[in-house]
Amino acid sequence: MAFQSELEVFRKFLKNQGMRYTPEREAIIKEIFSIHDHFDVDGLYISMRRKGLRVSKASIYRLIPLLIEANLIAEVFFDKGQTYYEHIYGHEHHCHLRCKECNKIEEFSDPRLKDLEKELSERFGYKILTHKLQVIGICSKCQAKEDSA
Amino acid sequence: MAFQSELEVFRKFLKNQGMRYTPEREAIIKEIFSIHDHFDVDGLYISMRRKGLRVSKASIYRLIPLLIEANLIAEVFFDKGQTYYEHIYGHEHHCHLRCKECNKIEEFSDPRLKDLEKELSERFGYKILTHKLQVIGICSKCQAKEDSA
DNA sequence: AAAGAAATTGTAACTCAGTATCAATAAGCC
DNA sequence: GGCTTATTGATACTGAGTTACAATTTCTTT
Ligand SMILES: [Zn+2]
Ligand SMILES: [Zn+2]
Ligand SMILES: [Zn+2]
Ligand SMILES: [Zn+2]
Repeated sequence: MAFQSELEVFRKFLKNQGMRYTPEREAIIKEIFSIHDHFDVDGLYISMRRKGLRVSKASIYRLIPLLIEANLIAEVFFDKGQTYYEHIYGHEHHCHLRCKECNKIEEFSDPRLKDLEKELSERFGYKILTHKLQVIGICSKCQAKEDSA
Repeated sequence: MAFQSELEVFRKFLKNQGMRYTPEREAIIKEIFSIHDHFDVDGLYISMRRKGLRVSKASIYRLIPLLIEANLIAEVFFDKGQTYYEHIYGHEHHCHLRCKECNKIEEFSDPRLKDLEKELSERFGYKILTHKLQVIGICSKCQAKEDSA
């Protein structure tokens, strides 16, 4: 099957669920898929307002679980009261290495995690859906800062 | 060096920081280290009240970051507005396999994660502190429920 | 052991992400 | 177009976690 845009995928998802496609949902999704980075609700709302796109925060909060359900985005991590998301549709699954000091993030993927998933599935009888690996460390810049301090 | 109790470790930590050892802190720590499972602030508070141990929630909230700083406990995961913690002092590092439906948790550890940490450290120049791997799936009981539904 | 400086406590007020309510509006189907 | 029903935005609410502050307690110094 040909590659479908996020919007196409989502329209089909909505139809399947007897839900409606609205201009507000379209605006939010377009905004989300124009950001090629991790994002949070507040940042999204602010950048939409700046562009004169007026949707309520409630609509954003209401849309996010649908986009997750439709496998278009996923929660990445929760930090200091903020939940961050990222695109997953059309992206390779990857994990995150985060600097504890400056929150800089590196992405990586590793085939061993798939093997591990398989072994866990056999060992515990779970059907594995996904995994989230967060590696926490200190980036080279922050290490330098610490040494000189 | 001989094994030190959590209390001993924490008393030393407090002294180092110019902080004080109080009966409230002692009561909370004793309660935390009597629970051999993942715990959250609310559950801790309720079980202390049941035993007639009267400390305020604010004191619990104030103590937890100190216990984390002292490497006695760590945040495990955040789910539905609740933050869960577990002991780490004197425990092997492990990861979690969680059922998306019933939240049942299995613990496991895998030496490949240490290798991965080392490789990431070299590749990105980070000093690695720790990792948190959460595998999400459906446990066998919940699979059975889904099939019969 | 008493005094004094400084940290800690509990209470209550507050913050802020996320949710629920509801009347007005709009999408989708005939 | 007209009808049914989902969605919207405004607003009120919830609940975890934080903060301010006066009263209390720890710990050090003598
Ligand atoms: Zn850094
Ligand atoms: Zn990412
Ligand atoms: Zn289950
Ligand atoms: Zn655990």
